[in-house]
Amino acid sequence: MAEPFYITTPIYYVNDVPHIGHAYTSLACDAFARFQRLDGKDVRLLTGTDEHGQKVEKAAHDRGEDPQAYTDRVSGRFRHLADAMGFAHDDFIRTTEPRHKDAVQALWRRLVERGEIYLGKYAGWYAVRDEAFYAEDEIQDGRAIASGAPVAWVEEPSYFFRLSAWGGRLLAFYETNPSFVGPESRFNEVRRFVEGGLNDLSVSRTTFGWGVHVPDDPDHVVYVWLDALTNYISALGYPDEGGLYARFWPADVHVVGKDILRFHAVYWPAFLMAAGLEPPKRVFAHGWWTNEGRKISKSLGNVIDPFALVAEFGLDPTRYFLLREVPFGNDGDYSRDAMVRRTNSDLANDYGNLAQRSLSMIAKNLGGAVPEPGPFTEGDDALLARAADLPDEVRRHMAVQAPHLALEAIWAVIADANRYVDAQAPWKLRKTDPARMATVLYVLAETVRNLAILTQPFMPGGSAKLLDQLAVPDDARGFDRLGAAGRLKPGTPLPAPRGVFPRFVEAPAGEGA
RNA sequence: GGCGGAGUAGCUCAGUCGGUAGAGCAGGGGAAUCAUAAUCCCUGUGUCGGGGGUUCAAGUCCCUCCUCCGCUACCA
Repeated sequence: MAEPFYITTPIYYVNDVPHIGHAYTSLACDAFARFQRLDGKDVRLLTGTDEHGQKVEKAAHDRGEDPQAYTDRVSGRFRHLADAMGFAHDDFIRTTEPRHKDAVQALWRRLVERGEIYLGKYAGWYAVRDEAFYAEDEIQDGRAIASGAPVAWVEEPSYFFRLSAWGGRLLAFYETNPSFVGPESRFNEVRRFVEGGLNDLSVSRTTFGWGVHVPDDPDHVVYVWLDALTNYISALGYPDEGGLYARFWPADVHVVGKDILRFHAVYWPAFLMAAGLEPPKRVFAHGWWTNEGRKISKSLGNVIDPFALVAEFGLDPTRYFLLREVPFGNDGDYSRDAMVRRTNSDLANDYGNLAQRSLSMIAKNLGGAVPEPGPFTEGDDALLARAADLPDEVRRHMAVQAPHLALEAIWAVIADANRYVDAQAPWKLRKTDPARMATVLYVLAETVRNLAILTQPFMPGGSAKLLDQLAVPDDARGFDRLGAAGRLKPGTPLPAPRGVFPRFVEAPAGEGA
């Protein structure tokens, strides 16, 4: 049976309008998932929406809408994003679904049974607008310094999770799982945070009602993080610990934005260990995008709309750019220049043109069928060997969420292949040594086949078109067909080649704005 | 404030156990003409943030200063 691979995006807060950050997280997960699928794993990719909390309750109320009707409506925006970006998730969890609420309550009961949750009292300065408590030194003149939101002294009964008791065990867990958090620098921050000592965590609220009710105490609603994080196992059928849960838990990796790393790397493993469940294997935190060098903010009005990006540049270029331009884990800058450069230079010139020049020579000179190769020369073998060595290198990078390095490695072979074309000059061989020309073109077609199989997780559209043009059947596109196992059959008729990664040309300026 | 990270070619960055620096892109020159005017080759004398120190030798270790960034608990 295939090895399981479970990967998750965070669940997105349904009140948000989908932006580049959501698209980026999901896109990376989609690429990782596609990669593992092609590599023969039994993959499960989960995404979804977080639909509870005071803000949602208020937003619905302001619109005179029932909260459930409201979330039903707005959670659709995230499904549309998934469709537009071509995300191939296996499940979409919503925290308002019965299966999720059941799981949260089951987990809660288990934590209570184990003495990990107790009833106490939460008191502090609370800002309704921010849905947050503030410390004395964070407020001034009755307002939160950071946000300016008015605060009021609030005391409410609250259930607490004994997080303070888990510091030592978390550190021990980090110690024995040195790859638990990536990138490494983030792991250091997490360790430092835990070493500083942990307080018990308030895990219920009585100030609003839109959430999962605490079992046997319906005045309380389970606080956001205990609710939200549980999605990763509720989607696997928890509390049923057989079935999907048995197969896919613990998750291979939770991919998150850097802003929510702590919840995933500290609270979540603590919750799970406290419940006697296994923590995930790894959490990877990626960075944020800036726009033309400037921080993205709603007030600046410079948000990057993923739908618009795809509409203008196309899905493959958008995916390629986001995964290639910046080391995954770092912050990155989007610029139109860089986007056009990657589209034209990398995709159209290097990759697309390599395929096009190879395939069109086959079409024009060899009757549009896979050439019959003669004996391979050293140069032929060298290029084929480069392609054959690629999968392991790419695997190494993808295993640690480094798609930029994976792509860089692939492009190194693309560059080799272009050099090979120039060195062999098949257009000259056409007159001097047609048999040799056929061999060269065979080596090229075979190299493009390997490249196209490997680029499927990143650019599913163009890669599929390339494989179509090489007449590679749908069931022969997995990584098990890389290298010698899947060699093209000489004589196989090929469809007429067409460019798959077109250059981006700016629309002529002048009219309109 | 505390803790951590970073400051290397115009831009983005690599630089393992210390031996006077590299890649990609951009720029300049040339070749070729199969191809999406794409490709290939050649071309980088940079005070390696400033200062001091250790060493035969430091971008690479130590000290110090400057600048930038991240984390510093219950908003996704």
